[in-house]
Amino acid sequence: MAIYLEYWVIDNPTERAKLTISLSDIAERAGVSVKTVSGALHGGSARMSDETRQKVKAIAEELGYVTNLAARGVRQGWLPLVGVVSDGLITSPFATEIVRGLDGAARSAGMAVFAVNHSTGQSIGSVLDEVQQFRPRAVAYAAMYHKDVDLPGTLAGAVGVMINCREAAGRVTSLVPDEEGGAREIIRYLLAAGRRRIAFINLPGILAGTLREKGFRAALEEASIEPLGVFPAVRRSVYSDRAPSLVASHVDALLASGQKPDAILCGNDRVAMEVYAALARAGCRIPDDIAVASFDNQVELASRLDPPLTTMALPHRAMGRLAMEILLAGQPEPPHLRKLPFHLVERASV
Amino acid sequence: MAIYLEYWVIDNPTERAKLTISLSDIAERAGVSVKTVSGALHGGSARMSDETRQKVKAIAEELGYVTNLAARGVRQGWLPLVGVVSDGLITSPFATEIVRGLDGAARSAGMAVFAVNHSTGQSIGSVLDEVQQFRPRAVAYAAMYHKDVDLPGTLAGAVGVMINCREAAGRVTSLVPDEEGGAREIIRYLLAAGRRRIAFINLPGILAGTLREKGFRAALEEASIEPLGVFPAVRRSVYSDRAPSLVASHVDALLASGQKPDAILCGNDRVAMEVYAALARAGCRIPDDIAVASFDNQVELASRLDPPLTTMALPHRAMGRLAMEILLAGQPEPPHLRKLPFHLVERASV
DNA sequence: CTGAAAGCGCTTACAG
DNA sequence: CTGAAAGCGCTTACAG
Repeated sequence: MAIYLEYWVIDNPTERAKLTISLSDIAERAGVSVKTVSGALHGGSARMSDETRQKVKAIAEELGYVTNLAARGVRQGWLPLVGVVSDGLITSPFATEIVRGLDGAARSAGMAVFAVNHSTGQSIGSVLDEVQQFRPRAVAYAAMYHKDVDLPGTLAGAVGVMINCREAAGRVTSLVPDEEGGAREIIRYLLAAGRRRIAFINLPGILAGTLREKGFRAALEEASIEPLGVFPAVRRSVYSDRAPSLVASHVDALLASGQKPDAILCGNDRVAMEVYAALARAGCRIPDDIAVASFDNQVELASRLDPPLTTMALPHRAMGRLAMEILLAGQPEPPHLRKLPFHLVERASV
Repeated sequence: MAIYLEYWVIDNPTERAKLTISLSDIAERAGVSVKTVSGALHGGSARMSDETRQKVKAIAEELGYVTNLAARGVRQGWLPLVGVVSDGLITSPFATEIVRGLDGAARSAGMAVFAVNHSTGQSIGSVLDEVQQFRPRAVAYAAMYHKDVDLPGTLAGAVGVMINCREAAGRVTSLVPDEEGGAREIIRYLLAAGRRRIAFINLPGILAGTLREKGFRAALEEASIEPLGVFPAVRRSVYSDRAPSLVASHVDALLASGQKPDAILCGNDRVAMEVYAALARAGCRIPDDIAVASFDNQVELASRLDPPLTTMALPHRAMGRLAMEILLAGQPEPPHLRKLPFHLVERASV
């Protein structure tokens, strides 16, 4: 990966000069050793006279000294960076939340996050090597949607935590949304609102869908209520955004059936949007005739629907924050699977 | 910013050992000097016998050598990183597109992108210093929405390019969407579709809105057609997501007026969604009775509306890509403002 | 409390 | 074509 290009460079002389100031420049000016300067600026606990420390700090400030982390890094063996490898995560609207969670926790520890996309056709090993060249303090792996990920054996030791996915062999601590619990919670909420005839238009062919269906059935069984059925939102067994939607036809069929639902749970907010449209065409009012609830809390969408949509928010930010805490924690815990709770966002559709 | 925590460390012995292999380990094993190893692995043009080069490469491979960029960085004075400072960009759904553009171009040059959020209450100077500690090869500034940014004088030299914003004093090359041109293009498209009575429900109080209105009026004037009017989507003079929507009332008023529109241009896809709802209530068909078009192309939303929404996509990815090309280009051009074209996404609402 | 020196892992002149 | 040495800017034992 040799670099032979000519690059744009910082072209403000003052700004450039600032970045070439070194500890020895400060030491010379202050009449002390480099070690003393290092201690004064970076060594919080290094003992020295307060006078010396203040003097050194003043000179550093005056010269506009900016720490050179690369130099510190070569000494310590690592840079204060946390690498995030993702399977195209960066394209997802949820990515921002995960990264926000990571970033917030990282920065308070003086770390920066750099994300590297695992582009299709590239082996995960080679992406990881790319990341390791920077000698990051820790590495996380993040998935775009909740799934199982097979980490090659040799790499399991290189990744500190998995976000939004489960490491297949259980060798790496994995943080995932509690799909089953989330489904149970929203069903209990619908039951508490007096709804009894509940249908679920689910996302087929993905792990989240499977787990949510379990929660859906469990919560209804708990209340001794028969589910009105679970219907796939799209025809294809593997969920895809491009698959033709079956939502409208399911809604029409449900309305035409003897058992008209009084609540429809949706696999995500987009499905809910289609349900809204189908119900509007049929002249059904939300929530008076039929309550609608879903998963995702895509704010842009959910808050703008009429009525605003009640939906279970995914714990993306929390996963990011917790991931960073685990990475930066003193004592590594043994690998485990941690399910993080959804968060109910009450609006007006129930 | 001294770090005194204990961190999680890579706990796979093989993986950890890999990262401590240095050029001198390889040199020793190969019976050559460190310089030769460096040349063989990283110096594409360094002349040496093919035999030596192959032998060195084989040994590096065998030992699992991973380049230490921190060490190279301390020697060269910079790390192969590009810093992106943003004003909370990371929260925006468009951020991902900008970062994708940056990342793609960066990685083909062997660079990684690290984004640092400019949190509220933090001076831009201190964020920039935080970034400069990593001695990145270049720094970009990105804004969440199209606006003017005042860069303190001393910092103008530290930032190579502004993305989605204009540096107020014109000292830094700035990349922005061509709002005026985008508005002109969509209006021409509506005119070509035979629409003549066109209203614009615009986003008030933001730069994009002002510029789009100019384009809207210019394109209609060009065709000697009188605009049906420009209406603000929200009441507040400063645009905000929380401001109460005026969209429905504007639509109702337009429909009730003598001059019923045959097309409504919307400030963004969410406004369009509200227009859809208002038109549905009034029994108007899209596009038969009234065509609807907008700006943003929030795919999740636009493609799921019924009918799918025709909308102008913002050049976020292109801005990111071009920004990186400018940063990594050999010859820095003099600072200038570059307007990038929108892209018409034809769906079924016109 | 402070200094002089060694060393982190690279790359870059300088010699042969 | 290859080597030995110096040096990048830090931090960390080792001495005083």
